[in-house]
Amino acid sequence: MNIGEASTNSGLPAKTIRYYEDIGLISPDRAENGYRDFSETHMHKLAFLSRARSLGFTIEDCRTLLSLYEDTDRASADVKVMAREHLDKMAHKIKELEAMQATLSELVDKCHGDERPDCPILQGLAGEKAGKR
Amino acid sequence: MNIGEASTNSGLPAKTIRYYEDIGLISPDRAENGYRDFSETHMHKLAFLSRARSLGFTIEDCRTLLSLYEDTDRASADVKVMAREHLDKMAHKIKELEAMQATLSELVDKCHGDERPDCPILQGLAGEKAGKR
DNA sequence: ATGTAGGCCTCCAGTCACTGTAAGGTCAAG
DNA sequence: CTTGACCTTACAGTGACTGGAGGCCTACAT
Repeated sequence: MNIGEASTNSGLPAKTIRYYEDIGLISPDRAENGYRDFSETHMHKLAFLSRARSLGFTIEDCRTLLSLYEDTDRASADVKVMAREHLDKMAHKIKELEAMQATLSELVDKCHGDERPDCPILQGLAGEKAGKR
Repeated sequence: MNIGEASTNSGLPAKTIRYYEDIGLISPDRAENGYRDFSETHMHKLAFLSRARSLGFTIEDCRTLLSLYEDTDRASADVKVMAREHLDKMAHKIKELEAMQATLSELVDKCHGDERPDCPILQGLAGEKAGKR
């Protein structure tokens, strides 16, 4: 299977698949004309990578997950630990975003948003009120 | 005021302040020895930038916000529009993260996490269940 | 006067995960 | 035989810094 079809099937851009090969995440065969040739196994890996990335795992996480995926003897506990750590990171990021959101909506609520020049949002950013860090 | 003090007062790393000068966000004076010299006005701008960045505005957003901040005639509506757009983006990102979180915790819950090798998390990533995209 | 410690300077490279672009080879159809 | 779609590599750019090298400048102790 050529890279175009592999791209369509996996949902990953061809560029991304080539990049994954560059960094050693996947090693497709080569046809005589030099084109990459993806087997079913490769397609499974691409699908795996696509899902793991869409869940926010980093490339290095994916490398580890792939090796765990291929090691049929590994303990499921190893995977669970990684997944939990990742969940913690996500929870943390969500909290951060929510805090930003809260601060900014407070400022937005205070702003009348009309033709007049005085603006509580800019005042807030300038430090007259609110503002973390 | 030298960059070290400016860094301490604004909470921004000196490297970051130099970077902001590089990209034209701020233009401190220079002392005779070549050192940057930050006035009160510059310090206000740095504080402004620090807060805007901590609320997740991009550098380009900050550039716009700063110019609005300096234009005492602008309508507050202009600022409010930007802020609202940014809030929308944040809300969107939070939703995305929550969706990832939900999918992954479902998988984590199913995983017994012991010495046995079969792992619902990896199975899920491989596509046997769940998985977006 | 000298040593040394720290702060400051510039410039270049690296981060992460791609994405865009250029310049060219290959293949199937008309 | 040419067109156009598809494939190849290699290099540069993204955002927002961050790290490091190599070299002045300043302050203070000896």
